[in-house]
Amino acid sequence: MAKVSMREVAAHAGVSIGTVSHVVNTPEKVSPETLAKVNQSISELGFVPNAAARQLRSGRSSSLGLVVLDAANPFFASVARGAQDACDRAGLALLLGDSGTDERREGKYVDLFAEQRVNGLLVTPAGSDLSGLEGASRRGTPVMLVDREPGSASLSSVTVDNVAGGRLALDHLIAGGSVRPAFVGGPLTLPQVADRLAGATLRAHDAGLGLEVFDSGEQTILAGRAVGQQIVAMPRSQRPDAVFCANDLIAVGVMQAVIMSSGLTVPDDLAIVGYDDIDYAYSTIVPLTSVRQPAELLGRTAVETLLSEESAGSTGHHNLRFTPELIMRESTKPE
Amino acid sequence: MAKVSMREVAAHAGVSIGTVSHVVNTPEKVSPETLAKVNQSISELGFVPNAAARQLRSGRSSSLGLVVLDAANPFFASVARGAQDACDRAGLALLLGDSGTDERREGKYVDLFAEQRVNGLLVTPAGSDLSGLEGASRRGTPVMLVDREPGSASLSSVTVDNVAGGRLALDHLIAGGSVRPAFVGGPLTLPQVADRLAGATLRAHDAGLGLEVFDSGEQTILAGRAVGQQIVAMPRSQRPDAVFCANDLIAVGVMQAVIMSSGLTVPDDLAIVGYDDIDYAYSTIVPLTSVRQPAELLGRTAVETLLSEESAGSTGHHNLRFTPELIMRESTKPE
DNA sequence: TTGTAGGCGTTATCAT
DNA sequence: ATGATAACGCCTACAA
Repeated sequence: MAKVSMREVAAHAGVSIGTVSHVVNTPEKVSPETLAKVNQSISELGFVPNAAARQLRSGRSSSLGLVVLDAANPFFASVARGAQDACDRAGLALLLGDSGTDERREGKYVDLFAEQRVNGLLVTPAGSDLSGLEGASRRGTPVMLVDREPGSASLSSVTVDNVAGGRLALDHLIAGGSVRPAFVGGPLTLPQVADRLAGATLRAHDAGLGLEVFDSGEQTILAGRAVGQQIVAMPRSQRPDAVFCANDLIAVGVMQAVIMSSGLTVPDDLAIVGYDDIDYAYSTIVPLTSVRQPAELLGRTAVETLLSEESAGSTGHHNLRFTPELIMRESTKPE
Repeated sequence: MAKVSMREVAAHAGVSIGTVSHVVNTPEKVSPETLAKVNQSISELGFVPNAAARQLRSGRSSSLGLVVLDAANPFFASVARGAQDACDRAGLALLLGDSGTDERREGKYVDLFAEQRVNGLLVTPAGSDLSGLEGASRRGTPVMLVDREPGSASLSSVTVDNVAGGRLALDHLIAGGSVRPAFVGGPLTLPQVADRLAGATLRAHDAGLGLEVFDSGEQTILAGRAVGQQIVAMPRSQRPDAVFCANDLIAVGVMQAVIMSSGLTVPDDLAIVGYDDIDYAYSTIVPLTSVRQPAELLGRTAVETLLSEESAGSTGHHNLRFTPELIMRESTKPE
């Protein structure tokens, strides 16, 4: 059933193998009648071109590989969507791998894709060791880091500026009248979290304000709620009047704590800014103000840059950094 | 850079091409010294086996294709994870395609995977026309429907029983003392929604109760909140004492409405059951009772069944149906 | 317009 | 244990 090759088609249609190939690839160079005849045979026999053979012959595969940390994470889901759009436009297929933040699995996908001879590899590395990717790059598979700075590694990258994001959040809180802003997030060792905090701290200091830091430990609703309950319990004179949360889930938790408390309201008693602008942010009880990362754009740009580097011949690496955007909703006061 | 084949390796190591192949595939059948020598050359030259050539020669592809409606949806993310686990165990690679509920894009992936000669295809079809998949199946690519009944089509499938899920939810609400249960969900034309409602209705009638139906139009938090506000506004004598929601987002919306209202509480005034048991069901203000679908199991079983059908020779199709499970939390009264 | 033939990189079958 | 060699299915000059 599955073993229908051009040979069978050719025999069935009474033409040569080369003609069948022409029908498949350059139909305009074939006489209408043979075209019809061959197409008839093709569908009758259920011929499906063998990608392996085609690729072996032509050298390249017309596909890209994308390896993300967690396909279920809305941020990466958007990145993937953007990448897919760009691939669609370029006539390429996007192969998606989910490493689950596991370096071993990531390596498996990188190898797999390299063996498939993909036209390029987009990776958000799980670990800090980029040597494997550098190797793949040197061996001829163009590599692009996604949401990860290359550091000293010689690789291209597309990232979003987390320091700018933190600054943006504090800008807004301060413009809304906050005189006692705070930061909620964790673990503080995570580069993204640390950068967002750094930007926020800088901006607060610029305004002559301090920035109290609450380490939530992890980035979940429950962790945020715990910190929120702690904040709600503080005496009014010491309590922050605004919080910048390292991601939206934490922000949702903080909001829950405020709402469950008796008497306090958002944003009057506590203004809240989240990060990521997940879909769910606009449907929290008080719609959440959030810093949005241009995730789709990130994916799209990663693909486009990769392709342009490829066609331009490997003349050095590109390192692009995007700036996030503040989405204002009702969890903060207008400026 | 990229054009390192076994030939170069063989030349560099001073052996034949066949020996290099042995080193790569059956190292135990090669003398330790040649093995070392060849491996040395391999890493020195950066040789990466060409999957296309290997597959062309051997016929096997060692990969499966999975096409989902929305990779960002937690349900499908879990399905994908389960499938990936099963593939890992079987030494296969999982190629993931996201159709975005677009039949055209789905078709593209199906074709792509068929051309790649994947060992099998797992698909949640976007449309109602299964003829393309039947064709692929007939042409030799084993196909398995995921979360979709084959209807009259001759295909294998793995699904979760939505009627049973609806029954389960009502079982629990009635056992908790509900005498005026209601259903919130929509669009009612969606098979999943309709089946859940059917099961719930059946069970309510069994208990001699009615089941008021609120059509939420769509399955979002905001749609649920709108219905929730409507329910909260009803006079106590007519108001439902419990609602079964077609998915968790709707349930969250209803819960928000109750909590925003003054005076009503969950579960005392209104018990709430959701569906899907998404990750943050346990971090809603009142932890949400929900009907959980065995999504990972679904993915894993789909892969395993596919592989077993394949090795057993194509002796008919399998149609498996799983039963969902109720996860009890605080949004409903204990039984 | 159509047919012929060489070769892409690998595996597998034989010899050696 | 290793080497030589014929496919695998397709593309593409080139020839007819």
